[in-house]
Order: sequence, then structure tokens, then C-alpha cells
Amino acid sequence: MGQTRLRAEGTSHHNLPGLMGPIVGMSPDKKAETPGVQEDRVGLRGVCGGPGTLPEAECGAASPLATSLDRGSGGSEDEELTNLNWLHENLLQNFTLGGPGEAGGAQPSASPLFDIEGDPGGPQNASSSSSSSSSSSQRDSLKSKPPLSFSLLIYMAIEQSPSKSLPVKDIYGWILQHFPYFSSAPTGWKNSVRHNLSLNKCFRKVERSLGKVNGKGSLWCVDPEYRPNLIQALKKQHLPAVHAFCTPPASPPRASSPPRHLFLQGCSLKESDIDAATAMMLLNSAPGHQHANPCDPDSPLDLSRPDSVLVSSDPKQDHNYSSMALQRCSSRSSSSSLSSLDEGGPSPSHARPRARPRRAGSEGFHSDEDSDLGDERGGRTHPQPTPRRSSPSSSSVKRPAGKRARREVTVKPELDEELKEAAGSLLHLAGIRTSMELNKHSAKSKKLNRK
DNA sequence: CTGACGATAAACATTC
DNA sequence: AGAATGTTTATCGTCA
Repeated sequence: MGQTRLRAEGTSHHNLPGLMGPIVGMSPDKKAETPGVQEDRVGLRGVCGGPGTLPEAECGAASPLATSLDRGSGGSEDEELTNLNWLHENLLQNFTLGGPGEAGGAQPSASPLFDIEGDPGGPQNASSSSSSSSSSSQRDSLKSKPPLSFSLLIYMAIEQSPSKSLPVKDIYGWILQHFPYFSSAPTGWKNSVRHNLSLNKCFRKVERSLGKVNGKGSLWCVDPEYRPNLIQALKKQHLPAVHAFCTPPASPPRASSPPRHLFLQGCSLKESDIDAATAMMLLNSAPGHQHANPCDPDSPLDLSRPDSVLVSSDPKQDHNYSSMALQRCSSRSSSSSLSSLDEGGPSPSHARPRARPRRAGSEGFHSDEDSDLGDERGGRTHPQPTPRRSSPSSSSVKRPAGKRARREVTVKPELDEELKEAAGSLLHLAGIRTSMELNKHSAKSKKLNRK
């Protein structure tokens, strides 16, 4: 069996990842998967609840997102929205989207973001203010492939959920909801999502016995051990992106790219936003928040208790995206940082029952466990045991020796530092600019340049 | 050129 | 039985 289904999924040949626009040619019809999910979750549903969702779902957020999505029908050719477009739009919108949810409930309709941008108007204004000419391309961006790896998308989806865990279905939903591109893309992406979940050590599967009614499959959460890594990756990914935006990339985004002023404007905004977003996550990952993490052994998630699951209600939490071009460099650089962060980190292998002989490949944040699992398989056809380019030595270290429970509590210096930055970012978001932040930015710039 | 990494495809197994 | 899930293997494209 599977035959037919698979066939349907696999029709597309390799398209340039990330660059290609939606392959609409592919008949979505065959994809049994997409439609269902899609319908289900339009409007934030995916994250908020619904059949397969957790009780947690308190989202609510009537999503401004919905609107944004809707208006994304356009579709001119100019595909390739530049990263900036994409980021600009999605980021802004997502930030706004917050949710009425809880958190202070009164999430100012006009997120701080807009203040920063000097446009209190809201998403609409924000984008329109950027440049009318870019509006069409922005719409396109909604249909373009997100410049983030699946790992990060998944991460964001999970992190955004109140319980910090989601079933694949909801992950699909979140992605569809935030990235309409996938609704028209060949269903292969779902396969990719699953593939990532399975392969990426950053994600862990948790049985959803409690609270969860029926439902196939389990919930997936971010492995606390790797969260810092993800955050780091995300963060790093963003910064360079900002840079790129500020400094006209050499090979960039072609002519259709938005007006330069947009970039510049985004510069001040982006970085801070991004940092802020990251900060949210950082904060979430802070000790205080971890208790809610279903993956955290120390804090078993009780899905039946909403309050227990609710970790961060801050609507603005994630939703930060970055540019793809930088993705690579970031992921790469992140790998180094990841490893460092990871260091001493427990190895998921313990937590994960299944032996995951992951190849180094698709999972960006694997810290090389390969070595630990013994490489019994030595790796398939792929020759090398994947010596992580970044810290070969540290890589082998990764495997923590013990149970994963431990460590998350102790915030490493780096994290601590990040938390500080995060705080700064938050202040910034609140409209309070600190000198430290300024310094931070310049420092980061330097850092990045060095890389 | 090579290695790392991410994406995608595909086959297959398991569970609901 | 069929669909959703989950796992694993393989290949390709991009980038440093």
C-alpha cells in the first residue's frame, strides 16, 4: 500500500529548496493529508486546540493572522520573496498575533513592535507603511517557502503551544497556518516534518496518555536539553539575517526585492524583534519555565491540568523568523555554538528510548550523537562518521552521561548572558532602549562579521 | 573538491 | 482496511 500515497507525495523532483515557490503544479488533490489538516486548522486552530489538541489550548488569538493569510492570495509572479519580505511580514504579523490569550490579556493591539517601527497601526499599517510597492511581494511571501528549516518551524510550533508539546497533526496545522505556502505545496513537506521529528534529536516524543483522548501518535516536544541549541540557532540565524538586510547582499534577492528602505527600516526593527522573540523563548527556557515542559522529566506534564501545562502565555513568544540565506551560516555556526551549549548536555539518547542512529544529516541540532550510539551502523553509505565541523571534540562530549533531568536547571553562563540580552530585547520591545542593547548590537555585528 | 547540512522522496512498520 | 504516524535509508542541492 503506501504505494499510491507515496507516489503522490513524491512527485516533485528536487526543487531548489527554499527558493522555489510553491509548486502548485502539483496537484494537491492527491495529497490526502493536506486538505484535512488545513481545514481543520485555519485560524489558529492548530495551535489552539481542536481535536487533537491539548487541553491547553488557550490560544485564542483570533488571529490577525487569519487576515493576513487571507490576503495572501495575490500571487504575482515575483515569487521569491525576499527573505526580508517574508520576515518582515510574518514576523510582524506573528508578533501581533499574540494572543489575546492570556498573558496580560490585554496585549496591546498594537504590539510594541509597531511602536518600534513607528507605526502603531498594526500589521496592516506596518506592512503598508513599509512600502506599498512591496505589498504585493509580501503577499507572495505568504506563499513562498519559509526561510526556516523544518527543524525551526517545528520548534516554533511546539514552543508556541501552551503545553510545549504538540502532536504532529498540530504541528502541521501550525505550519499551515503560519505558512500558507505549505497548503499549496506538495505534501512531501509533511513527510519532511515527520522526518525531522524522528531524526532530529531536538525533538522528543512523549506519550500522550494523560489528558489526551484519542488520537494517534504521540506528542512531540522540544528536548530541554536542546532547547538552548535551538534558541541559539534561531538567534544566530536571525542576526546574520539582519545583517544581510542592512547590507545589501551580494547576491540577493533580486530586483523584486523590496525597497531598500524597507531593509533599513527593518534593520533596527528586525534585530530587536528577533532578539525579542528569541528572548521570549529564552525566557521560556529559563528555569522558571521549564517545569511545564512535558519533556522535562522533572516536571511531568499533566495534560489534564491546563494550568500545569501553561508555560508561557506570552503571545509574542516566538514567531520570529529569519532569512534563509543565512540559515545555513547560522545553522552552521550554530552548530558550533550548539555544541558548546550542548556540551555536557545530556544526551537525548537516554531519554529517547529508541535508538536513533541519526545520521548527521537532516537534523540540524544533533549534536552528534552519532558517536555515541555507537555508530554501529557506521553510517550508511555515507562514509564519514560526521565529525562535526565545529567542535569535534566537544561533540563526543555531548552525551551526557546521565539522565536528562539534570541540567536544564543550571543556566550556563552563555545562557545567562543571553537572558540578559533577552531582557534587553524585551525592554526594547517595550520601547525602552538601553545602551546595553546598542552595545550588544554592535558587538554582535562584530561577532558575526568575524564569522 | 569535499564535507556538512537541509530538503525531499520513498519504503516500511506501527497504531488507531 | 485505510489513514495517520513514525522510522529509516537514499539522494540531491547548496554552501563554506
